[in-house]
Amino acid sequence: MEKDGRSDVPLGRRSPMASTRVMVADRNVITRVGIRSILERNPGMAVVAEATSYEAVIDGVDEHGPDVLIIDLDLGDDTTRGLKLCEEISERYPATKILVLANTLSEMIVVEALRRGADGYMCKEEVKADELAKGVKAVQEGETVLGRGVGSLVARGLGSTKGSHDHLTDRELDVIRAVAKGLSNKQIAHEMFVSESTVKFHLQNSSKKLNAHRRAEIVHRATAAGLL
Amino acid sequence: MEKDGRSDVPLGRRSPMASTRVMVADRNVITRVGIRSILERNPGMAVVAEATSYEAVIDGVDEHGPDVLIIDLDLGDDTTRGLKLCEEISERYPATKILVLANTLSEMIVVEALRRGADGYMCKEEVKADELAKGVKAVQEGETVLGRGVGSLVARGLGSTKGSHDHLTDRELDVIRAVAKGLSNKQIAHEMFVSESTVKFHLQNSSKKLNAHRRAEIVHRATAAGLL
DNA sequence: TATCGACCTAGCCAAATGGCTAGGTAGGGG
DNA sequence: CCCCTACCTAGCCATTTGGCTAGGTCGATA
Repeated sequence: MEKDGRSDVPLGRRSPMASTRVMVADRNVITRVGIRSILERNPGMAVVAEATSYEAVIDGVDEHGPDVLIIDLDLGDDTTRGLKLCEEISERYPATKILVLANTLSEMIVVEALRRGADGYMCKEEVKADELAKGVKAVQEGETVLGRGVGSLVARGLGSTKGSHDHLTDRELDVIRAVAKGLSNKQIAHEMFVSESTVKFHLQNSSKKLNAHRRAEIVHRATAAGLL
Repeated sequence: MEKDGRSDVPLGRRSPMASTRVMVADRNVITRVGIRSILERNPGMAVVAEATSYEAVIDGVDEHGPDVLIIDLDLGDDTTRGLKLCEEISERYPATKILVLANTLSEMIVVEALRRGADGYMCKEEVKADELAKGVKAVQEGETVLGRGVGSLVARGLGSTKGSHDHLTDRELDVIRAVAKGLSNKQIAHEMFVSESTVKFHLQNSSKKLNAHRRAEIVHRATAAGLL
């Protein structure tokens, strides 16, 4: 069951003439069922597809052409793929609006998602039942929806121009992960087959990108941003 | 709506003769609705109460006397309160079984919850729909249920006796939070009105309890354990 | 009363870190 | 071809840290 990442629940044509056809992408069953129940309290709104993996999202959108895709960017172990997915969907299927429904609120992720074609961003923890349905309808109608707390976050984010393009490179992430494990620069250098200087170099760059000044803060911010 | 932390959805006596009366405590609407939908696919199983705050859990259990309480320990900004709640419920209402449904998998939290009277522990991300219902039924019948991945975690945890009683004190958590913000010991000392020595003292203790050797690792582990 | 846990303080020293400047290579895109 | 990015390396120096030993108070609990 769910071996290919597609949902086992038979659906699709349950409400073929629904005015708002929604697809839900989230690897958490409870969340998927919850969203479905909440949305289907509204007449004319129906969940026509589900997905639990990055691959399945594309397939589902392609097959069902939903009006709105509700997606948790964290569908695997690499949030970056979720961002890329936003870009791809919004380009290839402009008719499908994207509403990101995240677990955590990270300024970086929010602005990145919005830049890459997301039409809305809400936080699971904060959203209330009616807000979710309203949000879906709003993005369908072309509005950009920012859930509770998200708006202020973006406002702060737009102030600092440099806060936006702080993409950590692969190498930097490697180093940060090692730091999180409690390794010293020397140990990291050994583990990565580079010199200690290089490790310090990557950390210095990471510091600037994350606007942190201590390795503990780097780890904290990277974690909060869902990069770890 | 929900201003006192109690759910706005009228329920309670909807299925008075249900053989499994469940209460759900989670501050996430989507999750609450999802659990309800999943469980109520099973005849004889009904969600008779919901709660979104620590206070409301006690009230709800007292008022409805559910057979099973499904609870996310993180109902506020202090997971420790969730643990205390487990203890209190299991002592004062032994007829109500407790099934913890956590977001994250932390060895420390799992063993603590189990020690304090929880009858089961599952992880939202991992659980499948049928497993949830089965788990509820199992704990109701007196079994101890450990969801996917949880079992192995506990097994590892039982090996190291010292790993169990590593409760971080309030002060230690304060210091760790400050460290996560990137402050130096000196700055933390100033902020907390204590000497730098004291800060180092708390960090040394935290290190031992979390089995970490670097402040970055302390932050990481504390975060992973949901203590931050 | 004795004992314990949480809290606070001091000092020592080797090691690690942060912040900097100043270089190098290889690959991709304009 | 040049420029830009990611990557790699070196050295310097003040500061911070990790790890230790050795004290102290206070309140709760046995």
